[in-house]
Amino acid sequence: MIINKSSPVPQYFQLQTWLMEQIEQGILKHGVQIPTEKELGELTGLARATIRQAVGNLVNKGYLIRKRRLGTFVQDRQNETEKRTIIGILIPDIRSGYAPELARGTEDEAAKHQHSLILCNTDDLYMKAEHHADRLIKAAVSGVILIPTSHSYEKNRLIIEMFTKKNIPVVLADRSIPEIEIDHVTTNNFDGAYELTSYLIQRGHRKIAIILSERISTEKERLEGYRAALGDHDIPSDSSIVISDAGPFDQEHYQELIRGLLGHRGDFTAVFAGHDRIALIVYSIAHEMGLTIPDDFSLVGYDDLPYVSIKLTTMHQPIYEMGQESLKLIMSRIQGDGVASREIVLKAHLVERSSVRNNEMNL
Amino acid sequence: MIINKSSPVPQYFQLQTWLMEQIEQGILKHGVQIPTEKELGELTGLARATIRQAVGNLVNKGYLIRKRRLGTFVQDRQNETEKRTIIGILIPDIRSGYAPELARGTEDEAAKHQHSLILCNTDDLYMKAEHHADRLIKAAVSGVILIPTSHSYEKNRLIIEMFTKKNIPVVLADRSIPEIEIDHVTTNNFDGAYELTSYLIQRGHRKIAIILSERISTEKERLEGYRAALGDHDIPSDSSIVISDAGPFDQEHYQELIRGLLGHRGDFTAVFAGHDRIALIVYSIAHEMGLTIPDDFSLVGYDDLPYVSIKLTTMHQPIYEMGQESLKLIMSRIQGDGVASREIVLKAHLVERSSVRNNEMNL
DNA sequence: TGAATATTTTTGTATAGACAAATAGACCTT
DNA sequence: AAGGTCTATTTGTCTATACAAAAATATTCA
Repeated sequence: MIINKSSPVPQYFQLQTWLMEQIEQGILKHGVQIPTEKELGELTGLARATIRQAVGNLVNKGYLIRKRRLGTFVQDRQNETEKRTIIGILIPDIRSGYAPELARGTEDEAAKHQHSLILCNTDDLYMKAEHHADRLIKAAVSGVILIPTSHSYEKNRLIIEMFTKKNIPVVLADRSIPEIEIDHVTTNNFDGAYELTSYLIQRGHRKIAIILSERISTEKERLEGYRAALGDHDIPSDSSIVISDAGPFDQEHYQELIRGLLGHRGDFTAVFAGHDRIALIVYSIAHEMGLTIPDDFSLVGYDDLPYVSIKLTTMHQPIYEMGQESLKLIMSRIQGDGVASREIVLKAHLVERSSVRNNEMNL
Repeated sequence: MIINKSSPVPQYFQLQTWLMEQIEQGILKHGVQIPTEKELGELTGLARATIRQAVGNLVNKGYLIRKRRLGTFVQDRQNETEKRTIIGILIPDIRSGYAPELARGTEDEAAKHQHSLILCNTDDLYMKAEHHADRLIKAAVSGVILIPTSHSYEKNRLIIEMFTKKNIPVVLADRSIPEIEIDHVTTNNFDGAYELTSYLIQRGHRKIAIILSERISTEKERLEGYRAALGDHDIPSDSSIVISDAGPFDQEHYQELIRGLLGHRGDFTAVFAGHDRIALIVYSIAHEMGLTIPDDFSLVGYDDLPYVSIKLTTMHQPIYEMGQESLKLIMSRIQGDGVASREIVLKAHLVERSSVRNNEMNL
């Protein structure tokens, strides 16, 4: 018998549960008519009102549909197909650096999975990131790609926690955060900077200035790669030509730093710009000062941004692929992948153009 | 009396409607206890089961909450705050031209209104636009900003109809579509091109080449502005230096066209590039051919893209504001603004840099 | 044959009555 | 003062019954 009259659980609820199980186990399939109220009465020994209560609840929940005179039928559970298909991306500024390329890679991959992408600009500010996170949670996103803000590791953790508390998976793209278990896509910044620095050394440069921000994890790794390459070639590091900015990218501040650096031109023969946007500033200030590249000094960048119109030798970063891979990680988490956190390291490669002069004869 | 026994509308439904009206009109406020089932029975003359049916439905809908022994209370309606707060933007490619700036302006304004922005790249393809539109509709966006694809007016109309059929408001940004009643934000392309061409004429240029795509409404208007300026200064139009491309922007195709143009350098002293990206290609091919700007010929662009690193004289378009205004229009439509379709025309202004040579002495 | 009509089944609406369970508040005990 | 017990009230669960409304099906009639 289905109904236990002596159970403390209400009889209508017993019937309701029984019907629901039949549906969810696929015994009663979509479109199939369930027994009529009269039949259920004979089957369970319950009064019709009780049966109506049980069936009525399931109708309310969308499991059943009643048709007058025809009977009651199992409804297609459309809640399952109505699941959320939105991913959020938190990026400092869609206008700057590699952000458009990353967004495009992410969106293309999302579209392949029938997902949409919500774009959020954080300006590297915790407050904005927090507001966006709030809205993304309200919009019931099923995953988030985060380019951490450059300000503080602790605040980035708070943002991540906002999502993980709600079981929304998060993937870090490009920049990393120390001591945290989280999926992460990046490029081999250390190796890339090592290769780029070695390239300069092979072309006879021994006094290589570098300018970047140590506050950003990727640039910090590049600085370490640069130092390792110098060390392996027995070139002493000269801290007077290592310009490390403390904050996030600020055009005017870098202009100042670079003017300072270019004032002491005897100290270096090449400049390693932490990324292409810095390289562009170096280029334009050099131009202002009447200097030509690579005749007066050599210049390399990092990123290979598509809109850079000068012939800059730089490391090409697979940013589009980074967006794709980030989204793939999110999708695998959404599909319930419970493995430990993963790190995907993409490879940058050197793009040789004409901003580096061969200084070998000068040795 | 509340209940009309002879009405064909069920009595439980009459009671349910009456209670709901009391709540929605604010007569029964949040937290207030409604009469007990017994009291409602005395009030209406209905049986308790009937009253339970009415109240039960409202409990299911979230209007009321029952507390055993305490009574039934009016519930805070939180469905109202749960409404959708997502806007979609359909843009050819987030990586190219002014797209990042436009997206940023839109997103900032959306954030002010507590809305999120879903980014969709169409690549100027109808198929992609259609798929994105499908997904945006499924995601229940409350409005859409569309940068029409350059291919066909008819297909753009189909996309717009997909949204309007579902009562989702659409705003066109930048590019327009003829013969359609729709909100639209653009800049004064005709006047801007007229001003820019006049600027060149005032500096002694009479042979002014122009290169752009007539398939895109904005560039078509610029071509008309260019022709009007020439006409008003009694300069005959020379069709051999009017290069009009047929398709959407394609880097390699433009390189070809520009190589062709620069091969006949006697025919012009200045080049009007339809937008900055074309100007960049002109610049780089001139550089390749050993030509300097503005010494060998003058060059102007249109857009004032932020990442252009050459000193290009160009028309600055208020793209960020265009994004903001587009979103404001959408918001006013969402809030039920039923006025006729509106057009907002923002003003571009000339930014004088050093890519134009003063040729007055040559006259 | 085809349209109008009647029948039958099933859900929809409604009543009357009963006991159960929870719990605020009064009352009682230690 | 703290904790336990009792009581009244309100919603929760359940039965039994009745007629209404819709609609598929069978029947009747022109």
